[in-house]
Amino acid sequence: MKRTQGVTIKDIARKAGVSTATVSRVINGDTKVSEKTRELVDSCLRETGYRVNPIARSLRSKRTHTIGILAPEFQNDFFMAVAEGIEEVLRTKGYTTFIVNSHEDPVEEEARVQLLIEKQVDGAIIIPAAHTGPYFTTLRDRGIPYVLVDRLIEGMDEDAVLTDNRKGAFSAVEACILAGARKVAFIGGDPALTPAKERFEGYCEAMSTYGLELDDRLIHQGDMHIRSGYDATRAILEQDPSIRFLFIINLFMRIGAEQYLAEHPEHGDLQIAAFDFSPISSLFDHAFATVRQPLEQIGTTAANLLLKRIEHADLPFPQVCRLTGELVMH
Amino acid sequence: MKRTQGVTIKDIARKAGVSTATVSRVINGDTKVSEKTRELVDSCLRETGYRVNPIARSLRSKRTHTIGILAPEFQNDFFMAVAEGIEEVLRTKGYTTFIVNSHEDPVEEEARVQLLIEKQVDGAIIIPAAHTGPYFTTLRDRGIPYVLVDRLIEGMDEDAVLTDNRKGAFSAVEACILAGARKVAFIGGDPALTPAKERFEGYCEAMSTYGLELDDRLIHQGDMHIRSGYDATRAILEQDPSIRFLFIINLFMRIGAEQYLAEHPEHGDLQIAAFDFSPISSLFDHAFATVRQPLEQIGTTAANLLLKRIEHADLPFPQVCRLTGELVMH
DNA sequence: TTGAAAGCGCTAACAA
DNA sequence: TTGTTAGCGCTTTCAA
Repeated sequence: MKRTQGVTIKDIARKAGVSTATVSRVINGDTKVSEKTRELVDSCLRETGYRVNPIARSLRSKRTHTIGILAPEFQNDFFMAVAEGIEEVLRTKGYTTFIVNSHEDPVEEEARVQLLIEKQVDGAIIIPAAHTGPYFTTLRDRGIPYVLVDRLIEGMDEDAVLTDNRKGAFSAVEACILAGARKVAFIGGDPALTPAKERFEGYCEAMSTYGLELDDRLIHQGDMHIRSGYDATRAILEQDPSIRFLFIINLFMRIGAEQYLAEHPEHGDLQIAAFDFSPISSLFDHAFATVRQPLEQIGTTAANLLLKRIEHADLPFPQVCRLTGELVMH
Repeated sequence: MKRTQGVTIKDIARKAGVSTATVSRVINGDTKVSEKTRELVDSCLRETGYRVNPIARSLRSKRTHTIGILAPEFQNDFFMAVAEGIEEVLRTKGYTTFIVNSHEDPVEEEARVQLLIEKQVDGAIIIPAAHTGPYFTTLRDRGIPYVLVDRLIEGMDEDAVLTDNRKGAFSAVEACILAGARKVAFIGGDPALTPAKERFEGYCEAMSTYGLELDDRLIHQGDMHIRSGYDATRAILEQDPSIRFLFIINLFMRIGAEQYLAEHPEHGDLQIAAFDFSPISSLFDHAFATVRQPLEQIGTTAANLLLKRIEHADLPFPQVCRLTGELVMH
């Protein structure tokens, strides 16, 4: 079973009685072709069902019309929602996207960056696995533009698109306070990571704006996974069973919190505000408010920004776009 | 900012004082090279940090070492879990995977198949968007092997890997019966789609095995999405409020059911058995049992099967692998 | 064991 | 407006 290249521009050239250069021009919409020749070639193209060979084209032109998306995880609706937004924009602009997985691991991430370089992508959109990533600059060194999403890289000024985390956190915590909270416990994450850091800042800001004190015993740090949400919730409630409001910075830790609460019905009146809207948000027994990030919009914004970089549009550098999330009350 | 190809085999050849053919042989592990030459060339390769240009290689060799995954949706942990399994296997075998999205739409799916052909993938793994897909044969016509996942295509005998849906459904319904159910209501999907059809069969089989009658009024068909689970649950409970057990064939409809039940606390003792395990499965108020599909294993199995086809291993055709799920009790 | 040479299918100077 | 031509970087006969 061997792969056969179908019709080539050579075949078309012969059939139409023109040179391959002319065929190439027609295919690429070059204007310097007479109407007559264009029509002739076009009809041959159609008749034969010609399809360009992008590999040959890329070898010659040094452009692949391919964009790499580097994500830390596939089994994550949030990243995939961003990916869908990206893909939608790029596809309509004639680019193919191709998603690779860093498994939240900087070592793998570096290998994937190499892969993108090898595959000669025209650009990349990266959701960093960590707060550093010195190897990203190898992309720039090769002239491959890229845009960061969700997380910023320490000490590097890069194009980036992310949720306005401070504002989102502020509004969620504010909602708790307006609902009567005097104390709001907090479950956050590693402050080296942009979203965790900024959401904590938003929390602090809301508390201080309303004249409430921060209490270190009610501020816990998890690792964004389910188990740590469970553990932190227990720690908080054992510390102070009178807590009525809890702000959690992502969905997975919130699930952990709900698991703990399901086992401890004595905290039935605890209300949870959290980041990350999902179809199940309203089902949680303790759902109070949820910050819905504009994920698809983050994707489309990142894609459009990248396209501008690829086309060398005259934009100041770097561009950091913060998109506002929506607070959903339950 | 222009893309620069770094070191080429020409450079290496010059540096090592050999021909490009020899360099190519060394790179590709050809045995017909003297130990001495190999070492010489190898050291030049290392010193210069040479990297092959896969585009040039593909143009010549007609192989891309790229596998396409065609999925109906990105924001779906189940498909993505399969994709991770696939990717893991293929990566270690030196293949790059590239995922494209059909958006559950046969028209888009056909376009994506064309894309895979254009990209000259060496093979494809397809989660079909529907129960037909005449265009898949164009892959075979081109000599591109493929493996179906999750859904079979009507009237076509193809390599495929999927959960043993009948057995999974049987065990879930059986668990309900053993827990005392005399009636088990059913929420399924379009029987043209393999999983819906087979899960219904498993349901029927369990009922008849235990001498229970099927009651058409308790058998509803949804579209696999949340809303239809909500609607079907209401219909069933309005029909027969005494129902104590409900079997639902996927997670999303189950979420819909839970939403309905959250609004109708009078059905507090209803127990739900369902397909699709998730971290939130245990959180549902009505969780009774869940069938956990071996998703990663489906991915790895599909990838290995595909690799065998690519290497023209002598396998009977077609291969249909059914992997057994696990019943999780809550 | 090694090298010379011919392309893979396409694009892009440069000429005409 | 069109054609000629020279590759892109690599693999792979074929000969030596």
